[in-house]
Amino acid sequence: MKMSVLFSQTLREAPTDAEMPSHKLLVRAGFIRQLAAGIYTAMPLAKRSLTKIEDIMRAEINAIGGQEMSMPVVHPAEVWQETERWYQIGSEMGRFKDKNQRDMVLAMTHEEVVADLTRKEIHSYRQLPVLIYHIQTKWRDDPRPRAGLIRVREFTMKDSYSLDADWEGLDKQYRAHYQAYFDIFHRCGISAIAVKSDVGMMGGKLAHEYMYLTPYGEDTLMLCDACGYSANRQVATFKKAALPEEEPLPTEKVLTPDCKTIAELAAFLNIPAAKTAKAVFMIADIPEGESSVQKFVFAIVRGDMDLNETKLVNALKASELRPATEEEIVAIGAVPGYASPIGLPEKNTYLPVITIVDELIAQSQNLVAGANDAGYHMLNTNLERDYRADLVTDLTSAREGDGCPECGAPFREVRGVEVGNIFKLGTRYSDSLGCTFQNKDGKEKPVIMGSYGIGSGRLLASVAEEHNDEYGLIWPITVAPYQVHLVMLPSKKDDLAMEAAAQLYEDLLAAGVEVLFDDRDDSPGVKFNDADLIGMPIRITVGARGLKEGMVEIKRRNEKEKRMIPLGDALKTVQAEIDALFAEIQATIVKVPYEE
RNA sequence: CGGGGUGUGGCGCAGUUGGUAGCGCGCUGCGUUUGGGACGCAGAGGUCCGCGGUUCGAGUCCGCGCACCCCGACCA
Repeated sequence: MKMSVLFSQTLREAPTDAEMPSHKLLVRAGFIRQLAAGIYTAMPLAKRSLTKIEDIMRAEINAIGGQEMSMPVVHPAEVWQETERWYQIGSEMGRFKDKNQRDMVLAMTHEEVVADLTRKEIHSYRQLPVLIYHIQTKWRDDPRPRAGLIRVREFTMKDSYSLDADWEGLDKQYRAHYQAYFDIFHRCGISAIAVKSDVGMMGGKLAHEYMYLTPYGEDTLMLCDACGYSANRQVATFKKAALPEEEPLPTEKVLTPDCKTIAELAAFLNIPAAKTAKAVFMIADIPEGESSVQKFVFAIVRGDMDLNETKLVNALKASELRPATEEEIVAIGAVPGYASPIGLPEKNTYLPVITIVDELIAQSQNLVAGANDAGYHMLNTNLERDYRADLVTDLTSAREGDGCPECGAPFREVRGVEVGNIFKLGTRYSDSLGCTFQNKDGKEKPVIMGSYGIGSGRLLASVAEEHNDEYGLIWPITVAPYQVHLVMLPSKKDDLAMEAAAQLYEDLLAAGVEVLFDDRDDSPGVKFNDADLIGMPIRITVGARGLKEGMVEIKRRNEKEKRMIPLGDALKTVQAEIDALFAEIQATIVKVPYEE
């Protein structure tokens, strides 16, 4: 490609609304342009990289038996109603009506379509196992798109779906993806770690997320350096330090003016925050069939702990969860700032109340809790004796330094970007859409499903995030839009540089090398800066100065050293460099032990 | 959905007490340059986010919207 005709322009300055390095550089280098919040155009350079990333994904999924297909972006609402996700998912789902007023859905993912196909196509165990996949547009109307291509509303995803006759089959396909995903990330030039994750809106039994570690990531991960345990904070469990057991003491109501927070309360009473019980009030929508009921949730955690809303949602099986307002707290008969389940009216006219208590509270005695009386707290409260819980479970968030659930060593907290995920769906979708097959004994059995996704744009942004410096992007050879940036330095005196460069360009193309040829009539500074910004892995410079000696310059983007080589050797030197760069990537592809 | 911020030429920005819009980069033409964002001359390009209001007069003041960004909630 000649730069004189490339549909793209570099910018000296990044737009102010870009913050992450990858976002700024992809915009400055002319890879992406924004159309609206979370909606981007991939310009020709980005498109070439995306195609390479997608080809890598194709190769790896084909290698584990995947069959590529293409499923629609627009779905009738019916299939989403059958799985009830039509009701469970809120504003994030794109819905519209067609001209006949039929409800339609913009695909957020394709489990419904796969399940619909499965129930129509799969009848016998002889047709299983199957692995199908496609690379397709998704729409998720994220409440908060941000960070360039990292978190967008419209995106392209490689999603594969495994169909199996039994759980062993699912496990096999799941493990195949587990390794294939590492191979994909490594081939793209980034490392990622797999962590246990929440199943979220996908449902199912077990899930891993692949995290590219960067401080700009928006997920928080808990890692154990001692035993290798790793999990998203949303689901990370940990060893909770129980306080020494005490004999229950009688409750006592005490005056605690201006103690609306745990910190104020602990300071006023001169006790550690761990000796208090913190009540958090939420309003939950809990689906029941095609409708849902709202409940007022009293969540109780120890004063020194943080409520983990993902754990709470999962414990409640809620579709929506939001903080209760002060008015709502008053409406159920509680006193904001001094509320607790103790002394709460049996009945209220607002909403049914559900009390859910962290397991550590059940092991703690004589905690200070609100008295449901403005300005008063209750000393020595004890679960069971003083109030009852509808549910006792793990409700708190792990933090840096908390004990690993496997070995007790302290957690390290890191940030990451989720670049892929794999789910053991089981029969979540088969059951609701009726995907069954006949086994050898002629018995009807549900198809066992798995689903596996990687966003290609997010992966591109992560590669850009990993590989850049103060001058611009530094693409790994495997995803670079072009392998070589051929810089021609023009001269007014003669056309020698242009002629030599044009000939080399033709020779490189003929040899199958991917070349971006800067044939523009610009000054060297402009050209070198653009080359650094766009970031092709190999740069060749053809200028009058070197040509006098019959030489051209070759330089790797990720190294400082430049080499002068004879013009006649340029082609084979470039080919050797390309091979070396591929070999470097190849060396990073390693077997990763499976950890459940 | 809460909190904060920003909307002026393609990009980055300035615009005073309210007086009819400028700068740098980029773009076009001509000329001089050519190994790390060169220089001269001449140009093009703006419904100042939108609507309403105050005023003789609004980029500027007031009101209501909209868009985008950041933090949180949420989410892949």
